[in-house]
Amino acid sequence: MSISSRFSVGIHILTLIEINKDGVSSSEYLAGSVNTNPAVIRKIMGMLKKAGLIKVQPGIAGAELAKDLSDITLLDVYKAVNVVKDKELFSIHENPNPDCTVGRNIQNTIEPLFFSAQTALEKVLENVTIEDVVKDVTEKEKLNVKC
Amino acid sequence: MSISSRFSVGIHILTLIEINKDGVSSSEYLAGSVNTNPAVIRKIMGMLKKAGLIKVQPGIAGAELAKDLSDITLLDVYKAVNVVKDKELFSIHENPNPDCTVGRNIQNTIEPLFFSAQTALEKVLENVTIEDVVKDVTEKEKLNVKC
DNA sequence: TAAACTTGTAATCAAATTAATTACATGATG
DNA sequence: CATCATGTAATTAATTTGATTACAAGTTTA
Repeated sequence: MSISSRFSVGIHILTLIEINKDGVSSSEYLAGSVNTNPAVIRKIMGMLKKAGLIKVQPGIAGAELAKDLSDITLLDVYKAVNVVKDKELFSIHENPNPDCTVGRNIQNTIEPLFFSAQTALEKVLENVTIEDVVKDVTEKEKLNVKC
Repeated sequence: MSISSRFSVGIHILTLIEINKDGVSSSEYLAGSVNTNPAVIRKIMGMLKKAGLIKVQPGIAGAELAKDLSDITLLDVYKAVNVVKDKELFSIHENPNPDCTVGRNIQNTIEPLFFSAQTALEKVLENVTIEDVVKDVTEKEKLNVKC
């Protein structure tokens, strides 16, 4: 299993909207960079819009960031694209046998453990912003040009 | 998406083997507590065995822990049951457009970020042992009995 | 030794999820 | 009105999961 690439595509979209801020970031344009179908991009754009991260309007070409670069964290994107339900990064087997000590209690024991692992992951995502990503991408770009 | 319940079932199995250490933990017995098919348990037992966490022998009923309770971490189980490939908790979209600044660099920018989030999660799992789980389960059991 | 029981493992199946694709309603604009 | 955009639904193939059945091979015991 793997967390859907909608997440990385979401990051890609926001990053490109910023880097292309003087141009028009239509779904077709973004799809060209991500290398996928424009409808896939529009679907994700809809999620980002719903989460208040971008501004898009039906009929009008192009998306813009709805917040400051440094106010959008990877956690915002992660939650926006809905790759993982709240508290459910890990799934726990259902209906363990209630007639067994372990079966009776295992879910309640495991749940908070899984939750704190999930939270640790989310904290890391919360500490990275799209601004960081944009900077790193442009940084790497400079290095590439030298080669 | 969600991380396979093989993980929580693996924890359940190890915990029950310990709590039932005076009895025989056959795949059928374990399956009865987890509430699933014995073949599912045997498959997971095979993974736990391969990872050196339990001892099982063909033809001989019952599994035993192969290490001390306090030497088995949840991370050991997590890796044993193979729910997530190394470095691949998050998937990154493939073949972004190399003719675009973002497309060219996004993968290399994102990968270490995802990796550190994944590592943070694993660190939490590494700090919890089966001993902790066993203690918590028995603790909760005592509380239940009072009701 | 034969019967009974176990683990190990492969094959099959339905259900769920993903990303890609097609299609089309609706909005905006020259 | 023609053109192009977004929004969204439906369909598809591929992948993964957990359940199930089946059976080979090892062990025990009557």
